Amino acid sequence: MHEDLKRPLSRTEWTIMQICWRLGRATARQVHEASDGRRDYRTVKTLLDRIAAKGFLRIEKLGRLSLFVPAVTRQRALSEVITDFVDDVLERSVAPLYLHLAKRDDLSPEEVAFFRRQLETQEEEEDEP
Amino acid sequence: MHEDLKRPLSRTEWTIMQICWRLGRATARQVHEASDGRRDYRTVKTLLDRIAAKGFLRIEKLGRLSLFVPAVTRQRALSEVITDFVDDVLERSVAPLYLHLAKRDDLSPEEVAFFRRQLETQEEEEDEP
DNA sequence: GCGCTATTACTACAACTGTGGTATTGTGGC
DNA sequence: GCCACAATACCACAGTTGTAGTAATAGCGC
Repeated sequence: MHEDLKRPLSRTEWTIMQICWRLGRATARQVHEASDGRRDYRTVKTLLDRIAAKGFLRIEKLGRLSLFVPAVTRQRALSEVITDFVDDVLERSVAPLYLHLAKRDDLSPEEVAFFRRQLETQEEEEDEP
Repeated sequence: MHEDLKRPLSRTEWTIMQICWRLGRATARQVHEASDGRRDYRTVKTLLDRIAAKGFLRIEKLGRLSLFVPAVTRQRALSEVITDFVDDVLERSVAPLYLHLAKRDDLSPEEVAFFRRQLETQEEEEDEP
């Protein structure tokens, strides 16, 4: 019975999962230490167990110890969550995304210019019947 | 005392809020009718009340009737939720986003080409020390 | 071989979510 | 004037989420 793999991760679970992807294979203690330290160790442990129950982590028993190992690649999980986000929240429209990206100050001038250009083009199209 | 305006909307609340932005000013009945009809009228009503409690809708009393009116522009709300998403889930990296966009079949050839190009460029940069 | 400490297991619990039941009430039609 | 209906208000309830308390266990250090 290989777990859910349908229920998505919550925001908090995502931030923990990000750490797991970085560490690759780690104990709860290690994940806790790699986190921002605002959560109690047991909270992190519970989150790890829930993430595992949702099928994103696999638990490897090493005698006494439990090692948490990603069961899904970050790329695959991201791909899914991005698709959902764009579909549900953005209603498949990329304009708000371009608007956000055009305003970011850590992108190259070409990127910013590109998004600005796209936004202008799309505005024009809206004026037509 | 002007409501919360800090707690974010849940996914379901978002889909209802999208309808409100489209309608502009509507009764619960109208919102329900504009929805996909999979939810009971009272469920929609409850969601509207909760969205209002979170400060995204304002309730205008018209005698007996309640009109739900957006208290926040879609653009502003989207901007915030996109920023949060990119920060928390994508960890400020745009690459996964570009990867998603490069695969969409409803974008112009220029857009797809642009995202592909960006992804290649970024891969090269990663090889450097 | 025993107790201290680290790890794990089981439990709690309040807030939030999704869904809809129940009750009350104002109103337009007859 | 009364009633059926529509709208609103109030309540319920199970599942999820975020956060930990408490209990069991199991090595290690001596």
